[in-house]
Amino acid sequence: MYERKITPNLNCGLDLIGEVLYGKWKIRLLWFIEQGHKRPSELQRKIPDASRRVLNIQLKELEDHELVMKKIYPVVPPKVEYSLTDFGKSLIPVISALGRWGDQHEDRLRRVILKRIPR
Amino acid sequence: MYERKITPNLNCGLDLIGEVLYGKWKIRLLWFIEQGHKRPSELQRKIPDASRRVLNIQLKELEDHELVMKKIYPVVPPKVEYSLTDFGKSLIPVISALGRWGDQHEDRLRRVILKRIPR
DNA sequence: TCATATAGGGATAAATTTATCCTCTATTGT
DNA sequence: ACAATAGAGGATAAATTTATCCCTATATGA
Repeated sequence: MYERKITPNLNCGLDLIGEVLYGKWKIRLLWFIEQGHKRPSELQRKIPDASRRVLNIQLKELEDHELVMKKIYPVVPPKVEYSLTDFGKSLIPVISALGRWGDQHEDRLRRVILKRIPR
Repeated sequence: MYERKITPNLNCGLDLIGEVLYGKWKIRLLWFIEQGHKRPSELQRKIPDASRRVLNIQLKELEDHELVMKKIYPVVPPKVEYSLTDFGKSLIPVISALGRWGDQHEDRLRRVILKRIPR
């Protein structure tokens, strides 16, 4: 695992939530788990642009941060299910607020974002 | 300026808001500008851990994304003031929600974050 | 016997973001 | 003449995050 060389700022609430939500796929993972997509293979199908490897890594971080729980069933082929902890559930309204703002301003956002990205 | 090689996902509202809020100091910049700290030197004093260079870059992105406006006064020494656009103002409640969740769970967040960071 | 499904993880490369260092402008005050 | 001030930005290094590639294990069904 990569080991930080620069210690993060943890001064205010914004710093703190940033630490646990940063990561390209984390918010989506929380979202889909909340929707009931529990197994790694399901999540991968929901987020096909991410490699399995990265999803595993980010799921592990979410688990370390106590936002999700991982249940391993001792069967073959292996079966694993993720679910939100109460802590993770408490974050859902915040994620909804983010998504709602994004949806409300979809057209404008798409325009200003693409403006900066040639082709 | 760095030019992306991988095109971003812009499928849903969460992708879209992620594009404009990602950036180590962006949320804080929006926050402090909303608080009335308009000039680059003020913002730098508020965020001493960031270099002036990076703040300029991130301010430019916020401007391109139409979240802030930049007013340049033609005086010497130069004077510049940033302010939120209406679009940027509409984002403030969302940022508040993020900060509030972070504040509410401050102790737990600090604990789980530090757990993963040796030293 | 061989492909498939499920989940995991090491090693390494590539992409992306931040940090550092240095220079430039033009006026005011000493 | 020179330092101080306020803002901008090029060049490059370092840090961090993602992506790729490859390999492990075991039962089931063709």
